Amino acid sequence: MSHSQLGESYALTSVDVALPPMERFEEYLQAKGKRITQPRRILVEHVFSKHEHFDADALIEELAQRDAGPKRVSRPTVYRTLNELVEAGLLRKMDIGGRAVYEHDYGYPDHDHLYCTQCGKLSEFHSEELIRLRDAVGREQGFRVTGHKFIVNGTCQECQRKTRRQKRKVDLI
Amino acid sequence: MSHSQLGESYALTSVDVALPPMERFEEYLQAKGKRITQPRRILVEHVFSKHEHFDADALIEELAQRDAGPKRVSRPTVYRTLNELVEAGLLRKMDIGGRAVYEHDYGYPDHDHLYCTQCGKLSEFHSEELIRLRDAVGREQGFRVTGHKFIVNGTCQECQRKTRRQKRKVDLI
DNA sequence: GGCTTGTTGAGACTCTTTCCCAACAAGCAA
DNA sequence: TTGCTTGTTGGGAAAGAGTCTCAACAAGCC
Repeated sequence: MSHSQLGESYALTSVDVALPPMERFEEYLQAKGKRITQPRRILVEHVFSKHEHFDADALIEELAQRDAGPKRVSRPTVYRTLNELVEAGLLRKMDIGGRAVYEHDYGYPDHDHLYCTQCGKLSEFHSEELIRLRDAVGREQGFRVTGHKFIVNGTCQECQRKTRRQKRKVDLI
Repeated sequence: MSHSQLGESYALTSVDVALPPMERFEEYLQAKGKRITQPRRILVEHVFSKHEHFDADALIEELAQRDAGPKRVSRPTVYRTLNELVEAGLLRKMDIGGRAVYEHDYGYPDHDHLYCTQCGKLSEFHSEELIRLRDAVGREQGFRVTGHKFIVNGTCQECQRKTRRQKRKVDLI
């Protein structure tokens, strides 16, 4: 397996990390007395070869397409491995409209999301102020904060333009 | 049906609203050309008789217990009506760990949640600053904000105490 | 190379939510 | 009030996401 390939493509958008994802995962598996198997390798390599958000179903589909023959990974294994990757801190899981969506966590800067309710696109932003606010609220309420989920709903720029165009057409009638 | 009874119990924790929930819902139904039926009345009355968070299953259960005979409401109707109540702006729906949870929206002040990952308890807080921050982020990104979901995860005070007790016991061994 | 034991994959299963459709009941009109 | 039209209900089946079971398999150790 080529670590360097994975490492390099990953480095494009990553903050500094000591190890490429697969090696990081191997550490985790070793620490837990779990085995480094072929399916786990295939899945991690695939997941970290690109940066989009994805869900389990899409992943199952893609793995089926890409490696139709011997390298396919079964559905239970996809779900199992995704959970392990979340446990290991390599992926982050969130649910958007009752559906589980995953994204890179390891080596990727902390951020929150803007969710366009029209086209479903997720975009990202980061705010230190939000973290400060969150921790302040926790302190006030005697709550030990370990994390948060913040999703801003609305309409993205592109969909706003579309809607305006639509509206203009209607106005002409 | 007694509006005043519903209205009074509701007023205890509400901000000012023009109408009790059932009347507000009737307006919505009328506007949509929908009918004011017995099941819808029973459900709304039950849901707005208390202020806790709840899920569809608990509601089905409670309605079955409370009105075993003719006044029970079927499962499909519970789901259908919950969706209508969300549409009408009377309830807010959120998913916590992939599970749909509902809470009062109409006449209830805006707030966000602290979620204890140990006992599952939800508590509430409000922050104007968060709203400002949210809108500022939206403006920056050319995103038209319509709402948000903010859940702070962690451990509530009670569970922190429990964990400490547990820990002390272990230390004694 | 052999052996132990964690892992995989097929398929069944669970859980939540929705769909289908025949029986029913709002609400309007006469 | 009665009758009629049409939206609504409830039972059961079905869909969709995710998990469980278990026999066959393959890491990793000796």
